[in-house]
Amino acid sequence: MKNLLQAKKIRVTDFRLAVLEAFEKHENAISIEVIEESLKNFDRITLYRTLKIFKEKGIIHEITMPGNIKKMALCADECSDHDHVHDHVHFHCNSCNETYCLEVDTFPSINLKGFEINHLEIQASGVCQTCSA
Amino acid sequence: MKNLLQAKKIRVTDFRLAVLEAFEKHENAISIEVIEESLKNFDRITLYRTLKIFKEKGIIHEITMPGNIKKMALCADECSDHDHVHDHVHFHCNSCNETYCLEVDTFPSINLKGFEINHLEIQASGVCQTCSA
DNA sequence: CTGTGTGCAAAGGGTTTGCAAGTAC
DNA sequence: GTACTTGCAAACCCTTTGCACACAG
Repeated sequence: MKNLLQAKKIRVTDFRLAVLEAFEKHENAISIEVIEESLKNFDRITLYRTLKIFKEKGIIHEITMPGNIKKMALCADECSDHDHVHDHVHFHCNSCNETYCLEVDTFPSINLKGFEINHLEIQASGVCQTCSA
Repeated sequence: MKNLLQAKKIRVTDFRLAVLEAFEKHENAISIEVIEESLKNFDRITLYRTLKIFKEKGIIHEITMPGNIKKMALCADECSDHDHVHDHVHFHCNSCNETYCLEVDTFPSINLKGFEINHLEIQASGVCQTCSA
């Protein structure tokens, strides 16, 4: 985890390590509330600032699902500053409220005549693997 | 416009007609600020309530693009209460900040093993037809 | 006339800003 | 030592709620 911060050229602090730990503890995307639960004696303002920096540095990415549901997840390695690359689908389960980042073999391509697509994001919702089993 | 409100079984008022007019004046999705500009002597609270009702009645739908950009657009005819059907792509132009609702001939389908997809939303961003010309 | 919509005031919640003290490097 | 980070307080903005009056049907 230290390496990740150093690679992104930001200082290594206890607080940042704790936030990173929260992300690595969970396999799926998590909400701010979940992060807060895993921190003890945290300061909410510092948390906001930390998350902002993480987003800017390409450490995490934010997912906004319909209904104003906000989650965050660790970026894949390819993400660099302000250049998030996500060839995956965001899936929100309406039953357990988990949000998954799913890798897709064949990422669908869309052709919009005259429109130059730089970024494509797919958000799906329904019932997840675990809940439908 | 009156018909639309009557069809959705909500009362016809000057305020609601004025809000509807704002939507019909613009071809693309619009933000709250744009609606406010087209209203004179408006009350922001009433506007929020009106938009909330419009959303619930399937008159408009809200689009949240990455970066917390919120826009709204008129629904297609198929939309009914709480059952929005949108076989279109939302495209945000980073140059002019317009958000388009684009109909697509072949809406891509995704198969996520074990995941039951009820709702699919595609958000693209880049440079629009007008700006790239 | 009855129930719904409107406008004002106030409250609520999440997020950002300013600044002094603390800490990484 | 210097520049960045943290923590606290306060401010800020968007949005919601409560209530009295106005209005559509």
